[in-house]
Amino acid sequence: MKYEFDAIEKKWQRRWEETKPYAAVTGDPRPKFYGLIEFPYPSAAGLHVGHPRPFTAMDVITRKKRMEGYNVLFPIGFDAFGLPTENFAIKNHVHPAAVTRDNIANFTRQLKMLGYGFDWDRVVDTTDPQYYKWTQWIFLQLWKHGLAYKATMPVNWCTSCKCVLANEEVVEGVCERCGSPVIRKEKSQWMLRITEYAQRLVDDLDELDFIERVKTQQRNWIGRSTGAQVRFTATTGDEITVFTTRPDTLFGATYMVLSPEHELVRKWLPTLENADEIRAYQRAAAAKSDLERTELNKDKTGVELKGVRGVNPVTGTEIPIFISDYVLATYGTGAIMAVPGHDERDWDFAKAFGLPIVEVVSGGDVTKEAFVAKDDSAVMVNSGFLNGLTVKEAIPAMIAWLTERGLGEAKVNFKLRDWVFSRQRYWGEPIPMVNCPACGWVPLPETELPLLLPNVASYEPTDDGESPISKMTDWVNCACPKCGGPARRETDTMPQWAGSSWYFLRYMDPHNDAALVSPEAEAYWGPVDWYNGGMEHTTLHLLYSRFWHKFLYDIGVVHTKEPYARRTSHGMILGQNPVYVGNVETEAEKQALIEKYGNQALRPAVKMSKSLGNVVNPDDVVRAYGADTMRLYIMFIGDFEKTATWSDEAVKGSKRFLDRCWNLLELAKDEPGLSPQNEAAIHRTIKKVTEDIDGLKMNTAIAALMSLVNDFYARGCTRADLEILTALLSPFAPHLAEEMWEALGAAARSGKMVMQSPWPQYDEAKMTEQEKEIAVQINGKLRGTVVIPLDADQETVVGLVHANEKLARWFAGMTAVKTILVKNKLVNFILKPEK
RNA sequence: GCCGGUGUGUUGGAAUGGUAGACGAGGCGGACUCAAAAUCCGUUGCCAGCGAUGGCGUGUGGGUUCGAGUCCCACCACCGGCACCA
Repeated sequence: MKYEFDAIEKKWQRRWEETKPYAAVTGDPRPKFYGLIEFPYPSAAGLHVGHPRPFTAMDVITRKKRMEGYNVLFPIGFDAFGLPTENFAIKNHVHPAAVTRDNIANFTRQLKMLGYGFDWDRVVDTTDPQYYKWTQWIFLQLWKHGLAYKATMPVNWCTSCKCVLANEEVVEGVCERCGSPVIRKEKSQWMLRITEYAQRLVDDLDELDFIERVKTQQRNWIGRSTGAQVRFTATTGDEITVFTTRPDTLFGATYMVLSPEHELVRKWLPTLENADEIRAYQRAAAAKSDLERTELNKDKTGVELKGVRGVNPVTGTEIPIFISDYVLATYGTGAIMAVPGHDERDWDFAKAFGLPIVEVVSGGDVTKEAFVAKDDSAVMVNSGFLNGLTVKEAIPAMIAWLTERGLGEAKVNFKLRDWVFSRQRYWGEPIPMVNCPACGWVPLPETELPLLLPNVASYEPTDDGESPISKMTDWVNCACPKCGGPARRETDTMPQWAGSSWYFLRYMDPHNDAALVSPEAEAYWGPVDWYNGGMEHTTLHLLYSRFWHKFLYDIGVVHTKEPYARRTSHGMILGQNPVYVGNVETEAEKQALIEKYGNQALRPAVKMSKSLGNVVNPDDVVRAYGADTMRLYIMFIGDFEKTATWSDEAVKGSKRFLDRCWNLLELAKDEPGLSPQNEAAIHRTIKKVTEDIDGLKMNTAIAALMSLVNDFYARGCTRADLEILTALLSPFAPHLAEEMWEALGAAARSGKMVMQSPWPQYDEAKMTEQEKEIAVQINGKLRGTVVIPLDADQETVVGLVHANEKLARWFAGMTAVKTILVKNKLVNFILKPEK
């Protein structure tokens, strides 16, 4: 009987569709388990092989949990708003909603084809008005609590998407999505006060079971620094507040620098001697892209403000004030005190402009380079009342001194900035706000939600930076909800990250019309027990959704401070590199490849891309080998957390293994009970597979199953042996396992499918054979092995070693000065020549 | 520059301080076959040797230990994130 994967997979998928064994039951007395994967963006290209890795892993985990008696929630949905769909719609002259519908249908087909145990009755779609009604509702709550505001400020503007971007969406100066340059543009934008939550977003990480690199990356991004705010005065009488992490070095502050955009510069400008020069510098700085301002511009530039000076509050000395683009308008107060002796950037600037450099911390040579004390036990000099103190002592001493005199105070600053929340595009959630000439910004009443996206003739973004909806005058013009007068709707839409910031809550209660989630459902299912997703979302989706969740906690919608109890992450699947230099023989061919493709030619594996033609389509793999092989291979491919390279050859190994499992049906003996020769191996395998799935080590779990099958071939097996194997295999290859379970008669006997049956249990006492082969070392070097009875004592082991001819000869003319026995593992003899 | 990670056969990768290379892929040999595919059995780190066997082996150099891929110190290479954040 051949393993007909195609027929078997279709048969069980139909059966699951009919009987819905995956349904999650809210309020069920069993313990709950909520396993979550990042819902996909339904692109026109369909599922690529990157998706099945995290999806299959969580499917394996939740299938096992179900067999262990948990009430499992394993949902799926679609994060369907976004630019690619909109661009596709523009290009092909179809409505984005129609594009979305088709793409979701295709994704659904593919996900079902792979046999995932999703609860299909809980599907969410962020573009469904019944869904985005609640996204808009959350926005209104943020507004009510003062966490949403509209402000005009320099924002990141993608020149190709013609749209603003959040800081999180700018990667190395270019647009995260399309790679086009990002420039600064002054625009009025909706903002969310994520900075209000910065402290909690950092602190609460400590309690979470997130992989460490996620925590560090978020901490880095939020960028907390502790220091002081210090008020300097200007000769004009104005106050200049600066932030510093090194208040101890205040005596060494020999000049000040303001960012070119600083408001005091604007105020002073008319009175300054070199106003034209300053304006020119401001214009030049404004025109620079982020990339130019950082990467390409390490040389310090700036202009002194002639006609105004600052006063160092601790020395009383007048010091010059500069503007320079190395001081960022958006961090701290946009102004710094410069201590060239102990800050590299200030040192560079002081050198370039011939400014005095004063040493205030001893231990370096400030004439050669800035001395940035690495340990805080360095001693203060040239610093009045701080002289003789260590840096560690001087910091609080200076803060106390400043506080007493009202000149400053301790202050914590964050790199994190408020979240730019509007986008000048069509395919997103409308922001439910109305601008009234009389009342200002007025929120839409909750009863009018959802505010539907209007149908427009053209989705093209406009060059003037307005959303396509702005041309829909009969939608835009409306009555003010407050005074009834003529008003205009907000025409920008929300960013893609809006819908995904709370979707995991909607899964708990997806059809609720009255609330985004009922308190009962939320209390039962929250928080997510295990969330697996990509590292690329660490400072985007993962951070945003933690922020929204904390807000929902504050207003009593959810009962936990954090949305996710555990977070893991998978590595990317790379494709074989068709232009790798290792693929060709001659030096000339290698050179040609390097010339044509550059560094890319030096890597054996690269990101899959259409242009290289190395994209693997899951449809093709399933057609050729079946879904179970695809699932098994993607789990076996390597360490889950690391990148892995797809290999068409290696897939065959997984198929071969499933064939071998199937063929055991005919070889298994119809004898009752586990076979004695396999019992220990079976118990060991149960333990290994159980623990490895929990530890996300799917590759070694599968290796253990392969070993067991090899044992069955070598030593024979019974149908009872095979039932255990089938149960252990079922999370990985569910279709094949159901078919085997049925063929073994287990389904008829219990009236249950394997996925509804209990997970096999192991017995530690039955895990070892009565005999063990142990290593024998002489002076730490392996010289042979010897078979011993289980738990044999040293005397017995030594006896057996001496009885072994090959080993015994090492002892000739030697005395054992020491013998180390590691029970059931190894014995090591330390030998010395006899005297 | 800062933070995090990774270096193991031809190859993907395994190894609570205790027989390095499990389990796959590929290679080689054999059985079955008219033949091929599939399947099954055996073999496969490197060097020397007909062989038993011996020597060498986890990026480099030291150290701790009876024993180190694993722990400590100092390097090197690569990957990822952040980066003029005061």
